[in-house]
Amino acid sequence: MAKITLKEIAKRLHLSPSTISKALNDSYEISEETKRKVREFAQRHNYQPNPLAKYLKLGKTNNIGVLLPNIQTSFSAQLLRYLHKSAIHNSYNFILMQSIDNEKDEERALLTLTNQGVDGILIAPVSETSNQQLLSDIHNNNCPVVIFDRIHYNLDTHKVGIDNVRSTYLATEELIKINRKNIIAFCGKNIGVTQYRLEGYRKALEDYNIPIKEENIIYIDYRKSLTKIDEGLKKIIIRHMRSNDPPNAILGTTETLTTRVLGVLADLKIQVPKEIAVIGFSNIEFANSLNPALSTVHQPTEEMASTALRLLLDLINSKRDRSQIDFQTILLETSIQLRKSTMLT
Amino acid sequence: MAKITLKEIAKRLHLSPSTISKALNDSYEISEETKRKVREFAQRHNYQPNPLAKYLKLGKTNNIGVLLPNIQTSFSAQLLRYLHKSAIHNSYNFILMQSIDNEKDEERALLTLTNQGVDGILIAPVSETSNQQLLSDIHNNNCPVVIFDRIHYNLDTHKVGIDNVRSTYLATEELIKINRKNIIAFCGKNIGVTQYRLEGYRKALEDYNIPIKEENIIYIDYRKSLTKIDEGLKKIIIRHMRSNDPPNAILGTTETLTTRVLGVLADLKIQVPKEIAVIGFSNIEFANSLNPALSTVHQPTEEMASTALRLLLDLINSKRDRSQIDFQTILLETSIQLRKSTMLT
DNA sequence: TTGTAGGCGTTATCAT
DNA sequence: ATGATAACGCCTACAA
Repeated sequence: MAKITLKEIAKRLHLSPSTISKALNDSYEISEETKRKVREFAQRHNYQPNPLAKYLKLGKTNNIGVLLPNIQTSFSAQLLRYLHKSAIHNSYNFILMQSIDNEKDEERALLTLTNQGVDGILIAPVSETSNQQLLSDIHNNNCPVVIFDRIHYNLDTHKVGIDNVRSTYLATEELIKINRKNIIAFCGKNIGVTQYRLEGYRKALEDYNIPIKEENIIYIDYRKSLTKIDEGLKKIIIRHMRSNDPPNAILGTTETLTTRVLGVLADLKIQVPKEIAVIGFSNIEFANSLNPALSTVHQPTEEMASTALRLLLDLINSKRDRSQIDFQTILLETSIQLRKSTMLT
Repeated sequence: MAKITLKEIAKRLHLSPSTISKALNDSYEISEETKRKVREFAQRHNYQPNPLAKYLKLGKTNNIGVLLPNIQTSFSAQLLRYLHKSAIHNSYNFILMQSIDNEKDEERALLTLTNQGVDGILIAPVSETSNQQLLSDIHNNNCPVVIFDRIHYNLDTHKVGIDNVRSTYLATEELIKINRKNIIAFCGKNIGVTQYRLEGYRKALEDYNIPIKEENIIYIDYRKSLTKIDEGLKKIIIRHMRSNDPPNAILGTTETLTTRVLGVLADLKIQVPKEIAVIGFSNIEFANSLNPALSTVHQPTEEMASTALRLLLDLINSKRDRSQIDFQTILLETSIQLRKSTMLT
């Protein structure tokens, strides 16, 4: 806070800067007497070391960069919260960036981060191939990168996420168990994980000998305008409900789609779960407030955050040649939380 | 990214560091020829100036600190999103901190931020009196502070928020209009804005000559454990419904309370709005997915973010003595969005 | 047009 | 136990 510097203290105390530095850093070389005096003076004058100078000297910033596509979901908010908690706990700060699901913004954010000086980067990439060269350059130079959430990405480093195939497999299975076999799958467009989540859906249907209707797999690109998503969903649902083989269940592969679809169904007065059962990815805390209480695939955000951060700090503090490290991909377990939207009683 | 420094370039090009520096900063002193050569070399080697060194020299970091009590609500997420957008747009990065509605964490966060070197701080304080001395010290030294959202705080600086009294007045009025006059008000505990929001509630009742029942004003402290909030709400609602003058409406003065209460009502099979109408603060994007579609008091997050940031940057870049500035408190308009939860057809 | 020197606030190394 | 010096990487008078 205060403007006083180490040098200034030295002058006022008739000591040298190095003595002050050592005293404040509790060096064994300095007498208790002097330490006391220095500390007392520093405190009284509210001395705060200049972090830039310190980090310049030390060659690190104690900042890590966190780059998320979008912070508008409960999933992201939780991730952020726990990342923050872990970071602080390890005496790191984080600089938050958003790519808004957009390669150009992602690139800009990455440049800003490196430019700004971060000791490492945690990223959920926009797509499977976005900014590959850049990210690889960054990673292979000074600044280790750990990938989380959207782990299907071609970079040789630690990755922390969930088993997307298995998660949707289990969710789909829940629908099949209640005999809802005509299932619409709503997917985000071009998100790295989409294909894998769909794979689980397909596999489950196959395993239960249910024919896959390609027209039941629907991509919705809501990244640009969240406002139009409701209209889009509405049109599609109406069309399907009017077909001669109307669906009786919906699987949402992203939180946004899963939660939004409920509003559209309510608006269309389509009864859930009576006419259509709904299950999908969502970490929303108040699933019970939804119409109706929503069955969800829930991701372990706290574990994901702490694991990703731990791996990143390992890389930052590791002296070893980056190519010597065998990188791991950690898949955390999701949990299925059944609520009214899939309960037929 | 790359490890190359200005000095290194100088050596390799057989020029002096200052020449390189000037060339890269497009100084008029340097010949075009040299500039071209230097730029080309720098680009090829992916030269990035060390931000710490630069900022040490320049005396600023280009970082601003953002301190929020909690990022788990739509309101905060939106605020964050727009703050980020504005910050980036002004070539500032932001370092995010959370106080988790807790004075101790707030203090720690503030110390970290100043310690880390930020050019200014944007804060929504934990309470009306939390960390007053510290914040005032920070503000009066190098690091200007702007307060937003929770603007009822004793610090002489710019503040940006909403008119809390008026907002709840209008919301309460909506309930009165549909003849729901026995209104429970759910309030967060010790949040700076609570009293003002309650004031609007009280005023509206008075203006319509409705007696105020003190037992209808209920404080819920959910800051420590969000998990128990549902149980808490449940008990209270049951008790009130069983009284001899059961309420017929609920006003939520925080987003969390407003959204959570719907789940509890659904669980208790209390019909909304038939038995109880609900309105309250919430910036949730998918209000239509709630049970039922929720009438909300909506805050202009984008405007709040951009205004607060603008004022902060003004302070950062202002050369004037801090005491010369006449600080403003800006109150933005909220909007009431009526949906099913208050519609009696 | 280019180069030299000093300094930003620290810390580390090496004297004294 | 304390101090002098150099260095981190960059910028900027000022000198050449």
